Amino acid sequence: MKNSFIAEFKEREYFNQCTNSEELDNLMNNKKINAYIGFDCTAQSLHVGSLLQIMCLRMLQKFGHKPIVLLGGGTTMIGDPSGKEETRKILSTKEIDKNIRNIKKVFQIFLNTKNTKTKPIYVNNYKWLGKLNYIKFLREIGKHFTINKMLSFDSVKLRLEREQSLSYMEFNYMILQAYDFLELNKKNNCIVQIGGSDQWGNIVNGVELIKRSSSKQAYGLTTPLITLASGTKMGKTEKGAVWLDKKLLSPYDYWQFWRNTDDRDVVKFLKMFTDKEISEIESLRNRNINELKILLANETTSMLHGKVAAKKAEETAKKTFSGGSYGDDLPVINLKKNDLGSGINIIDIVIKSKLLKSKNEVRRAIKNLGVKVNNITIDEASLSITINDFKENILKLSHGKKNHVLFKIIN
RNA sequence: GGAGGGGUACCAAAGCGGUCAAAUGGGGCGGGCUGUAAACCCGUUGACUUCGGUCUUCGAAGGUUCGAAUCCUUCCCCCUCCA
Repeated sequence: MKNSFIAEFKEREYFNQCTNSEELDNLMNNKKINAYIGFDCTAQSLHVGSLLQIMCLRMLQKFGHKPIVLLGGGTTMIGDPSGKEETRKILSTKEIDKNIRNIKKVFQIFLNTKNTKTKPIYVNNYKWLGKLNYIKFLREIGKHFTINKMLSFDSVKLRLEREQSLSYMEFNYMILQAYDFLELNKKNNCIVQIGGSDQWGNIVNGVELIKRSSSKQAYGLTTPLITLASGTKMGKTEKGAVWLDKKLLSPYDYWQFWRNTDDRDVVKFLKMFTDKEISEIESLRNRNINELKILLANETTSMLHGKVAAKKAEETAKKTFSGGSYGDDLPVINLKKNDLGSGINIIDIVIKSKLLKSKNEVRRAIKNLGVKVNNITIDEASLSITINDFKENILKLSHGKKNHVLFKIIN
């Protein structure tokens, strides 16, 4: 049985709201369409918070539709007030351009570029937003928006209710996003905009603008905000964002992120973030939960960093967690034999490893039996590390069960 | 513009002249149990230290005092009520 896009969208728990789900479903079953998702370019790369949207783009391709990736070079200069408590800092054009170049790489990994029919189109809305004529814009676009309605949108309403300031600049964001949709509708025949649930208002505005100004039907589709079983937001860990960029987060750490998924979220994540068919996932459901987590980690890591990297991460994890040894995917710090001298204090070497930030933290960690050298717990802060502690020029230093660094002697 | 209330560590919140590096809760980190999960239990949570102490921190700047998060002055910011 051949599934429909919308059906699978729902099955994989991507679905939150749609302006007209049945009509869109029919439409997408009968012809191939173009759909877009806009991405903010405030940060130097994307993190797992955007992964669900990326998966949506992949699914479009899977069903033969064409994804349009909108990189918000123009809108990033304004800042979306949706879900934000305060005005964001304004980035320079130069920073934004740099971010865009880096973010684009993420899509080049995740999206299929070989099939010409579904090959993604990249657009930067600065191209049209940057040269808008104010008077013309107000007359042609502004007339379709009433302040009454704009004030009723959550992004605006919440700010006003809390008496937090909302600048005129940010207030205009929703109009610009609506205009983006109109522009893409005209130039690229784009009829669907997908986004996170917080984008609903912005998306609906676009659909309405298209209807009013060109009497055409367009659709909006949103994905839910992913909440974890633990109640926290997806992708936020204490160590920082889970980046989709190996320069910002190593493949091993990315693998670990997925490996450490809460039991209750595993099946959901398999559906959301892997290419495994739903039926297959259902049949795996009762398998050992840790096997499923490894599967999840392997699938997600392969998708981003490649099969080899995923395999390596798995091997490293296996060795470090059950083998009592180490894998070569752990972070390595090179040491010259001379640096070691007659020995380095354990505290200093932990600081060097960056596992902990201050000497007091190290002392405490040692007191709490949280520091290990070559898997042996250290209970004495005055300990000195010498060349004899290195086995085949390698020393494994650990803080807790999950944080390991290798020191390597080089000449 | 008038009248009050408040700004304390990552967050929330106590303290209101010395015993305060600052109660308590949450979060974080570590340990235990386990499965690299959850729940639970324990420890820890400013920096440096020769472990005796030393230094920096309670919105900002000054002042009073032997001694200030605590009292005074000025300034900045937030909240509530009235106009």
